[in-house]
Amino acid sequence: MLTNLQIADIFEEMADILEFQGENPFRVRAYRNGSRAIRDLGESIAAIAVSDPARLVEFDDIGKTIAEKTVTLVETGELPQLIKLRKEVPATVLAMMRIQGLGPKKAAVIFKELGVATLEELKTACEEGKIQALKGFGKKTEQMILDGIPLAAEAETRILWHDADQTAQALREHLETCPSIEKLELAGSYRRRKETIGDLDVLVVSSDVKQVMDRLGEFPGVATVLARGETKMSIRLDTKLQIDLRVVPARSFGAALQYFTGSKEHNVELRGRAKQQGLKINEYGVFRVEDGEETYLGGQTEKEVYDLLELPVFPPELRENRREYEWAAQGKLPELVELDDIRGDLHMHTTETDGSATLEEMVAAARERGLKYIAITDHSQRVSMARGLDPVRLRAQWKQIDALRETLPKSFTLLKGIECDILEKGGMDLPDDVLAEADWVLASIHYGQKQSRQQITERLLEAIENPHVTCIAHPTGRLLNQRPPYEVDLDAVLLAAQKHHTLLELNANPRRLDLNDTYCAAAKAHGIPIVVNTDAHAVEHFDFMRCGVLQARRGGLTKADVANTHTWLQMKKMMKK
DNA sequence: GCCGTTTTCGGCCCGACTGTTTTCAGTCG
Repeated sequence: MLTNLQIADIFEEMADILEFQGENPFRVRAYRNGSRAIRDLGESIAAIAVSDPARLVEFDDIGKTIAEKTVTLVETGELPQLIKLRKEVPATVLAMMRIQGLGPKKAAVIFKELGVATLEELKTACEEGKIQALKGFGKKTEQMILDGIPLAAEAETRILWHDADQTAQALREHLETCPSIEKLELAGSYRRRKETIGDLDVLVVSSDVKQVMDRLGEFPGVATVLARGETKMSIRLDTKLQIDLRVVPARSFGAALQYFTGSKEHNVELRGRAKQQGLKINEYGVFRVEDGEETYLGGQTEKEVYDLLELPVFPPELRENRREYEWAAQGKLPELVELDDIRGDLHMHTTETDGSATLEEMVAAARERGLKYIAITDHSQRVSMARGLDPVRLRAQWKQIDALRETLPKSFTLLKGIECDILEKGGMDLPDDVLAEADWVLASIHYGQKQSRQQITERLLEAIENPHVTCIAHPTGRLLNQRPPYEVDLDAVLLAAQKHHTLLELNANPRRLDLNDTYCAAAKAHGIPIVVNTDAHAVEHFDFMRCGVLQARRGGLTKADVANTHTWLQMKKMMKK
């Protein structure tokens, strides 16, 4: 069965090829929108295509054509039209469009006029001066292409939000020394707290544009200045991260902040609504349009912009044009969970396995950070590389915990836990009688991640049904930029977790953030509480909680939806008996 | 290709910057 991701990628590829071929841009966009709708769906589109294909067109951005193609894809595993398109435009040609400044039109000219079909051939063509000879091209374009090839050749890796955050903080401090800056804000996917970031968008109100741009040019690690105009400047850092600066008038700051925070899809929807009301929104403000005359209505703050559209100020994390407009219309915009709401952390390691801090150090660090309860969850024996615990060592650790508990105030709860592996052949890595003694049992898959969808799903279902397993840790196993999620029937996992009152983890490690935002939303829809855990292997890792909470917010989770915002006593009532 | 309290046809967000141009197309966000 094809996953949503696989199907979404196929429609994305269709869009890429059609765009390259100069198709109607709205048709291209329709494919992209359809792809996105499928990618963001919290349930299996393939399953729907099999059981109830008529339901497909009920989803936004999926019409008759994409629904039919989805059914064909699920039934036959292929799409005749795509096979034909792939012959016309090989994937290596599409790779050329990853070069900054080279879009479908120019790429098509290069392919048609010179027969250049790979990045390697493109490099040669540039070096031989063949590109600048093409009509509409010149010396500078050729150089830009040549410069852009190495970056495009790298597999597309976006920077982790957590890493971008370091740069963002440094950039803010660097620019804030500029005396002419009155306001400064970081927008874009960084502000929306996406798990990975393509570039940083900086927005500034300043009386001296030149001073701000000069200052940006002095930011440590600047590799190249990509563009510099009257109000806009782009640079690229040695780390490959691109930074876009916009300088706007004060009365436009809110409009610009709204505009550059995006997402693009959220803004397209907003602009469409404005238009229906005879308004126009751009980065300079909200305007009334009458007889070709534009009157400025507002835009100093984001609130002014949304107020004029009679919409709430959406938290940036929700601005993805998923459900937020629908929620706003119903007056049911969720009050998103906040870092301060978190009371406990139920996934962490010590020096007993692969952690770098002792039990005592972890407890002290947790208390310093104001946590009210934690569970020590070292690895089980199967994880030999981390010196996982067998029953004897585990019980010895629990004895230590008993002793340590004597020294702790009543207001702090130290729980006996374990991160128990789900074995390759199925079943848990520790016997039931051992698990029964624990306060908290995480079950997780570390081995056999390449097994079939059916095998992995069965392993997870068995763990969920196990009466001693309280929570499934990092449920999809992905590592951002490194390893895709394992093949798993998440619909089945959600249904089983709902039925057996097994909780699901949102692992806050910035490389994991697993569950992702859409699955968090799906879990919420099933009434399954999410536990946000840091999986700390060192005391500093407790700070990952912030990343986990931001991801939970993107999933639309409220305080009530996150289990470890409750007291440990309250939480126990959410767990299986 | 998708969609509908203007519409089942005719729209589909909007502007900055660059390079190659003699007035604008392409690209990007």
